[in-house]
Amino acid sequence: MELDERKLKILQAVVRNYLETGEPVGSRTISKYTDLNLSSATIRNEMADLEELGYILQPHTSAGRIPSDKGYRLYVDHMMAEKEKEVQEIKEMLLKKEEKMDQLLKQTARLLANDTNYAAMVSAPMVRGNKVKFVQLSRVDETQLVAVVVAEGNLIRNNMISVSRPVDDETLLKLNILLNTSLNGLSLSEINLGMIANLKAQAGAHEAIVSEVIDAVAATIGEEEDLEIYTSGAKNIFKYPELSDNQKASEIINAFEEKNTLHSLVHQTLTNEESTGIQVYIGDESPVSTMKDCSVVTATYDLGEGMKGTIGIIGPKRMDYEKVVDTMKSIMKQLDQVYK
Amino acid sequence: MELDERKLKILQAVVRNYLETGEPVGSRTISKYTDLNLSSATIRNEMADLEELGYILQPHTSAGRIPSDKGYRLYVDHMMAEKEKEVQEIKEMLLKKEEKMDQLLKQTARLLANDTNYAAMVSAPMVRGNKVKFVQLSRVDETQLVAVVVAEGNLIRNNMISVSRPVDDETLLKLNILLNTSLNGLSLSEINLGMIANLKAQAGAHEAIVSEVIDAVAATIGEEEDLEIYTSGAKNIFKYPELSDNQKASEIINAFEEKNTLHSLVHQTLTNEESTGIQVYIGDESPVSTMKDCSVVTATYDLGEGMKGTIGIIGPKRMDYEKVVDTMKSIMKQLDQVYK
DNA sequence: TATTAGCACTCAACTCATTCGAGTGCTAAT
DNA sequence: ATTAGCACTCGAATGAGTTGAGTGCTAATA
Repeated sequence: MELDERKLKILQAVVRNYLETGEPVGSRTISKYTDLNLSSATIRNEMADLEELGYILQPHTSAGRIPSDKGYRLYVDHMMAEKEKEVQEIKEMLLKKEEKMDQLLKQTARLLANDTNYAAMVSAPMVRGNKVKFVQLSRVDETQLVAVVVAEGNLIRNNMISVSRPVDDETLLKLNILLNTSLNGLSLSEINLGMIANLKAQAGAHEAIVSEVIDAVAATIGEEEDLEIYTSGAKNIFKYPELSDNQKASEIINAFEEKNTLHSLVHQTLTNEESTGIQVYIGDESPVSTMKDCSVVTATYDLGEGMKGTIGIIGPKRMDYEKVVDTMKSIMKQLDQVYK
Repeated sequence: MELDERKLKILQAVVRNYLETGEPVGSRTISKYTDLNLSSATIRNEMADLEELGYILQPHTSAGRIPSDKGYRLYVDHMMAEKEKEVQEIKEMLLKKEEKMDQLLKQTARLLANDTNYAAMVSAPMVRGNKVKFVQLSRVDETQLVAVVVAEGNLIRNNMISVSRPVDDETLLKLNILLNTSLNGLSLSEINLGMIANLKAQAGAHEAIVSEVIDAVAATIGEEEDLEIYTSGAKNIFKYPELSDNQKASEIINAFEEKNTLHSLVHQTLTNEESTGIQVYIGDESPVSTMKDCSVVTATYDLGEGMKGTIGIIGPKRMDYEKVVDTMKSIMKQLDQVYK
């Protein structure tokens, strides 16, 4: 048995209807809802087939049908109409270019959540591959230095360095020159242990203090990315009864608060990137088990200069996929342009 | 009618019992629970009095009694036993002094939440009154400068400054000297508009570029504190049925995600500080209406050098106040010592 | 042969009455 | 002043009955 045109239409109707109402949908409804002009009986026969094929299922014997994960998948892959939708507010919002990156991302998350009525997340861009533009070491007082590193994309990192013995002006100057000439133009990931050893050698091993400082600078530069993630609209999950029983809500909320789960999502998305850049995980397909009752839509944005990040929407399986994908596309377009 | 010794004991028993079970507590229970050796009938009479006095109330005619806000208040103020409790893990945790402040605070929040089974928040310390130790302006490339400001407590702020025309070395040097001599030792809040105007005058008004740079530095220094708040254990509210219906849970979760509400809490706490430093808000007493069905316990920690922050616990009214206050005291002690 | 009308059947959800029991207030006895 | 005892209240749990949306199957129809 194969999926003919009519079965597809019926499946589509089931999905659409279920997305709207959240209730299992019966044969009579479909019979009226579609333009097929078939009686409910015929629809029933077709639906029995669709169930056998695994595209829809019955929550209990005398209920209507709801789409299975497989059914959603088919819908998402082949049956979503392309809609041109205005997301005016987003443009207005993003185009006024919040000066602070974190503000911008937070704002973006809030926007995504408000616009879709699902929970949203936005990861800060990862800067792997970013190149060092500027390094400076300055003395704050007798025993403390501050190291400032500026990378492409105007990413600034700094660190206080405590030294056991004061560093004199001349040494400081030498160090600055050394650091700048050696590190400039290198990407953060290129600065590895060998590099550091090399630097130390150049600085002269007899100066223990220099070694100490270089270690600190290396730590500053190589500092483990802690991948900030901004979330918004967690409360939206309460709008969908199928997610808001205590057990499930608790899990999802927790995932949103302790961000680890979301980290996996981000990594998954970044490594997994497809042509369109938008990925849809339905139920069990999701890379994180906490989300097995949800659908997750993620996408990658690209600020240029190797700075890539992820935005995502988490909602019920009966998510309005078209709207979400639309919104995400629109936001990505805006984000991509922010720093052009 | 006054509260005699016996009424107090009964009230205490009601509160204790309700804290444990979350169920309205009846006269018979009390009669057995306490060492008063009174029959349930007597207890009933006393409870009727207590109800009239407003310390307890009945959810419905034939149910037991639960403490009113007023009852909780009396309990918290006068009847909590001082317990010496070990919070060993906390010591171990905090004493190993996470190098990064934000890691430490996040960890603290997580600890509070885990230890108490309520939702926890920790605000980053506010630095009002903190003094500038060091200011430096460096050139990154032709059109971009980076301003670095270090304040007491080794709080570092920095900002990129784009200039329309390149700044030459000499000007940069002059600016650095000017900035350091004028700003050093001032508290961040002392650097106001007048101060800035003064600086500009000294820099010489004919140099438009200088003015531009000073504005940017001022912005860096005076940068609006955005008061980072770390939260943990939001999921814990699902453990208490009286908070986990959709409506309430949604509100609380939202307050935890969009941090504004918590900001009010922090400000309230910092201005309102009492002798003990620990404040308990029960139900409607809470400064934020979102928390009207909860109890909120807050406290102030002090890292010295004018750096103060807030920790807080949000849970149901039937919160184990003794444990919470204990835990908070312990954590505060640890926090206070971290930077001594 | 594909479609449909019709019918018996299923089952969650709702209603309604009943029971149960924890709790109360009151009164009379101690 | 305390208590035993009793009638009373009322939410919660139970269970029977009803409803209605939905199904599968079969026989009639186009």
